Amino acid sequence: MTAKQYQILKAALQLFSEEGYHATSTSKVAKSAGVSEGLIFRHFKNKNGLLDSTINEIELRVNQLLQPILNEENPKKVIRKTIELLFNIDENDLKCLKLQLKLKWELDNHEIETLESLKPCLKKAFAKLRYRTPELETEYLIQHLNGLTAAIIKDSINDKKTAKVFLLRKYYL
Amino acid sequence: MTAKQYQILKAALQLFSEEGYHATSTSKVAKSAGVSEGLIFRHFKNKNGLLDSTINEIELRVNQLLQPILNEENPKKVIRKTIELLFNIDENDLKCLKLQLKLKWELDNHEIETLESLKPCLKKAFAKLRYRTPELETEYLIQHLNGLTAAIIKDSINDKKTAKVFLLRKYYL
DNA sequence: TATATTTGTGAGTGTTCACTCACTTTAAAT
DNA sequence: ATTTAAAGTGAGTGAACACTCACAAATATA
Repeated sequence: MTAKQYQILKAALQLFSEEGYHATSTSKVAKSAGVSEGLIFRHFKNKNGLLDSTINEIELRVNQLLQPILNEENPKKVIRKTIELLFNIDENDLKCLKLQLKLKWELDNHEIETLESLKPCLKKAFAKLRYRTPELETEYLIQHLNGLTAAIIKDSINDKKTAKVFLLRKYYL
Repeated sequence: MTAKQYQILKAALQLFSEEGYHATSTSKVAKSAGVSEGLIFRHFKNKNGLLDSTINEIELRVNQLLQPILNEENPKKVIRKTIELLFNIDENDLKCLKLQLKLKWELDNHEIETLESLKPCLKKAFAKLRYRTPELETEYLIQHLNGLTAAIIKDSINDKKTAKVFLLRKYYL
């Protein structure tokens, strides 16, 4: 990947996550990336190709974000790390989650499921902890975390520390 | 409101909730509503005016949906009705919730908060039931219901009955 | 160094967009 | 019945859109 190619991808990620896909024109992306508009089409074929590359990019980053949880064996720590992930997330990663959510709703792309890959891991953790229905418990937690993600993105949580402790207490952590 | 005005609003609601706001052109709305494109601008001034009217329309419908909960005095029934609402919702109302969610993310309109008006009601209910922190408990439940709403909209819940019972059990219902 | 390939440009292209306007039709008021 | 006003039409407008292409610059290969 050339430098300009990366600049385009970075600009697209930024603009798509701020304004949305359809509201972002290729000329805006080019201007923001400091390249000619034609270059976008040379490298990414068309606007949808740019979108695909952007989605791949954020998927990579989100997978990296989840890796420490997937590698965790201790079931309590799996749940703790999962919950704390969202409260400790940095600005750049949050931008990725925001873009995933925006695209999911703007494009009705329900394949994009940020926390989907955690499910087997959480199910195993709940099973180890002798929860009666690990499957349901996992779905329940993921549902909640999806709601929590939205709340964190729109910055509607007054006291994050208290919210985190409250949530951890629900799982005796 | 004339008949054609209502047709336009209905078509806009349908198309916006299917394709999103920016992906829906005014000519598409006109065609779908069976009117001339100019009529949209006579009645709603511009595309954004049509959007505003659409938002008002679904807000009205959603408020009607929540009314039975707001009128409920029994705290256990408040929580039960809140949870059951989402599982028993009909197709048209679900379309409204979907549009609210889509607009919230596509337009970064974080004022749109479907379940916001339930908060005082839920807080009172949790207080009556002697929950230690009714405020936090309310935020927690709303967060979860937001995640649940998304799951129901994208039809990702295999067994709704089981999911409902599971969720009700969390509140000893 | 000479040649071939890739990277990059910017002026264009046809199409679609939101929106206007002169006009006709319908309905209400006098 | 006549006037007035509102509802409705459809052709037209400039701007913005995604995308192309002939060409230039930079880089890799010989």
